[in-house]
This record gives sequence, structure tokens and C-alpha cells, in this order.
Amino acid sequence: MEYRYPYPHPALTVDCAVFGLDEGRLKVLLVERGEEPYKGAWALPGGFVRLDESLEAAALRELEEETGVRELYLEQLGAFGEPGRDPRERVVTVAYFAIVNLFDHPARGGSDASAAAWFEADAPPRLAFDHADILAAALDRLRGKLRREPLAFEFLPRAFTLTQLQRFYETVLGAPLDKRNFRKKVLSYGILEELDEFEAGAAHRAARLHRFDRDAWERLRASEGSYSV
Amino acid sequence: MEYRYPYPHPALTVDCAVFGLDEGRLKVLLVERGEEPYKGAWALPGGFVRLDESLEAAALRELEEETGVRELYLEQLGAFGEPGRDPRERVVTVAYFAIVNLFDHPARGGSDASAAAWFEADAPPRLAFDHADILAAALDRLRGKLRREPLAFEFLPRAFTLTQLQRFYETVLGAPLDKRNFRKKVLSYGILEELDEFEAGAAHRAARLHRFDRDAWERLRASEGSYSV
DNA sequence: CCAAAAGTGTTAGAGATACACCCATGG
DNA sequence: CCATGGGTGTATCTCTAACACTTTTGG
Repeated sequence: MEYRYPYPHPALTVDCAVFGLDEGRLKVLLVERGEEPYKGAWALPGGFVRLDESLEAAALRELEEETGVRELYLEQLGAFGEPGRDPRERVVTVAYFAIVNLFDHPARGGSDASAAAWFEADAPPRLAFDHADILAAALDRLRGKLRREPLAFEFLPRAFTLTQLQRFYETVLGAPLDKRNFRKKVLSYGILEELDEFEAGAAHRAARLHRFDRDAWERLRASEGSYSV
Repeated sequence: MEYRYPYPHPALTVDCAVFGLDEGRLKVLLVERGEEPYKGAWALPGGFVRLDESLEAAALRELEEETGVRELYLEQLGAFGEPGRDPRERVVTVAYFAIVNLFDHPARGGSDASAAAWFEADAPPRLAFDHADILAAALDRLRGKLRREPLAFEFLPRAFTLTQLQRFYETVLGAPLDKRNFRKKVLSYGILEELDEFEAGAAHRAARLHRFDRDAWERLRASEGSYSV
């Protein structure tokens, strides 16, 4: 491919809003920029797209390079391309929205040389470029999807208690839920498998552990079933 | 702005899936390509983004240039950027999803020199590039949003009968609706204004006309109210 | 035995669904 | 007067929301 269309070619990046649950709080993963512009500022992890890789592949590559994160839920959020969002030249970014499971893949502050850290998703530091807008859009999307799709299980350990699940929804959606109604509803979908294992080391009655049954969810969604918290 | 980041710069386009209601059918607006690649094939209207205009402005400009369409509902669908989606060079496109009101702005087959035409949204001709994928994604989005947001009024004339509204939903969602329940529900939101005008020239009892009250909808949505068909 | 969280059912109300007939108009 | 679509109400059912006490365990 040598041909180039006779039109301006902007730079193209991907940026990822990566969410995780840490100490019961919703966190977002940020990196400290090592280069101008915005050197030293916190930003969403991301970088330039190579010509031979898909947008999603670029997002995964950048995430692994900058933060060591490998297995995650990833979905495109949209393109952000206001002229002037980068002071140097026109840069259009394709934003992704991601979830890492910090139980399976414990947080590491960063990898390689770059500094990466987890921040409260609702109270991030001042961000480079228009990343505050992107983060806000990602949070909106996250909250919207959580209500209607079983994304919560991307955040939780493979085996979890119903109380853990409830706390998660309460934290992220910011509203208390009724314990009995919550359990009734969430069990009614038949997408949770009751394990014969119990919470360990609690100073009170041990709670039964459950596992998300992805096949059951696929069957449910295939039969037009819905999920809603 | 002279600086260019030392990374590859792909070409950037916008493409629009423009929907409209014509003769009671959901249609999509396509243009015939006058240039290679895919010369002569049908494609979503779109084109290259200028360096000094926003993505949305580019979408609006291309729509007006290619099809004469000016007033419309426009929302970003997402970026499509598989390597190889354009045979000549790497081209990333930002897809938009749009609705034109063909009652207010009657269909014109095209403007200027380019040939534009409306096709059945569910049975489009073979499309250039990956435009079939984009159209499919846009249709999914349209059907999803129609159920939960009052987008139907973007398609209908300013003053419409409840039967027209019901037919629209039935056509687009592909399922019959109960007349009494439909009316009860749609009126219950309080976002329709009953006019003192009636359908003209029908060979039967004339139906009362209604108008979408956007302010009432804004108030409803501000108070956490929902809309669902 | 005390503190802490787990676990469990019932009732009332709201919203969704199913369903059939008379009315007004134009031709 | 007839054909065509306009317009209306009720009964049932399902889903949601409110609500409090007993059980288990570890310390």
C-alpha cells in the first residue's frame, strides 16, 4: 500500500478508560505522561495506532505496554476528535472502555518504566488533553450498562458472596438496595451457580459463594431474556 | 500547528447512516460512488475530515454536500478502522447515525452531481467498504434507542395521529402493538400535546393530531422519568 | 454470650397485558 | 347505509417495593 488519498491525515491514537474494583471502591487506571505535551500530568493509558493493527489491537497493545494489564473486558466508547484537543497537531483518538479484574490480576502500580496508578473514578486528578471528558463518558456508559448487563462479574472474583455483589452495585450506582429483593431478583435470572464453598475467615456466619454462569447468561440473552438490577 | 508526531498518520473519514421514513417504510440514504475505489457502488454518504473541523461538523458538511440534507438528528455511532477496510491505504472512519424528517424536508434523489437515493434499510444493495457492517450497527442502535427514547418524533411530521405513531413503531420494531395499551402508555408520559386539529381527507372519522412536546420530555427526563415503548 | 453479618417470605401497590365494541366520517 | 379506521375501559396478572426476625459463626 503506497497510495495516499490527497486529503489531510491526522494522527490517530487510542485511549482506554480502565476500571477496576479495589478495596470496594471503583477505580480508574491512569498513567503519568513521560513526554510533552502534558508531561508529568496524569492521563488515560493509550498511544498511537500502527498502520497494520486494528483499533482494538492497538488498545490492547498499549494497555499491556503501559500497565501490564492483559485480560480484560474491552469495548469501544467512541471517537473524540475536536480540533485543538492536542496542542501540537490534529489528533483523533478512539476511546475504549475496559474492565480489569483486580482479584484475578492484582493491581500493580505500573510496569516497565512508566508510572501507573489507580485513582478514585469519581475524583480523578486533573487529566491531560480531553481525557476528563472521555472518562466522564466512560463512567456514564459504565453505569448505564451495569444496570442492564451482567458486567458486575468482570469486577468481582470468580467466587463471590451475594453481599459482595450487592455492595458492588451500591457503590457504583450510588444507591442502597434492599437485601431481600436484591437476592430474589439476581437469583431469579438463573445465571448464578451456587457453590458448595463458603467465605473464609469471617468473624460471623460464613456466606455461601456463587459463580457467574456465562453459558446460562448466553442462553438467557438468546431467548430474549433481560437482566436488570 | 506545524508539528507532526513521528507516528503513522492514517486517513480519516466520516460516514453517515441516515434514516428516514418514506411511505411508511424505514429507509436509508445511500450515494453512488463517483470515484475509485468501489466506483459505481452504493455507499453511505461521507468523506474526508478537514484538519480544522470537528468530526461532527465534517459529518454535517458531507451530508449537506452530497445529499442536500441539512436539519437532522445526529449522533456518533463509533469508529471503524480495520486495516484493509479500504484497499488503497489505511482509512479509519468515524460513523454517524442520523435521522432526517422526510415530511419537513422531502426526499430528493440527490443534489449537485452525485446520485443519492433512499433504500429499504433492511434490504440495502451491496455496499462499498465495510459499510454493510456500519449500517447493521446503526440499525441495531436505532432499534435499541427507539424503545427507550422518543426518537420516533424525528421521523414523523410535526403533527401526527396516534395511529401513525403506532404504525411507525410496528414497522421499525417489527411487532404488532395493542392499540389501547399503546395509546394509554404513550399518553401517560405527558409528552404529547393534543392539538385541536384533525387529519384531513380521510374516508373515515378524522383522527386527532398530536405534537411532540420537547420541553415536557426534557422535564420528564430531568426528573428521572423514563420512556419506553 | 456477644457482635456481626447471613439468610429468609409475605403483603400491597404499580404497571403491563389481554381483550371488544360503538362512533364518526366520506363516499 | 356501508366501509373504514378512531376512540375508549376493565379485569387479570406480573413485577416491584416495603418490611423484621432468626441463624450461624468467631472471638
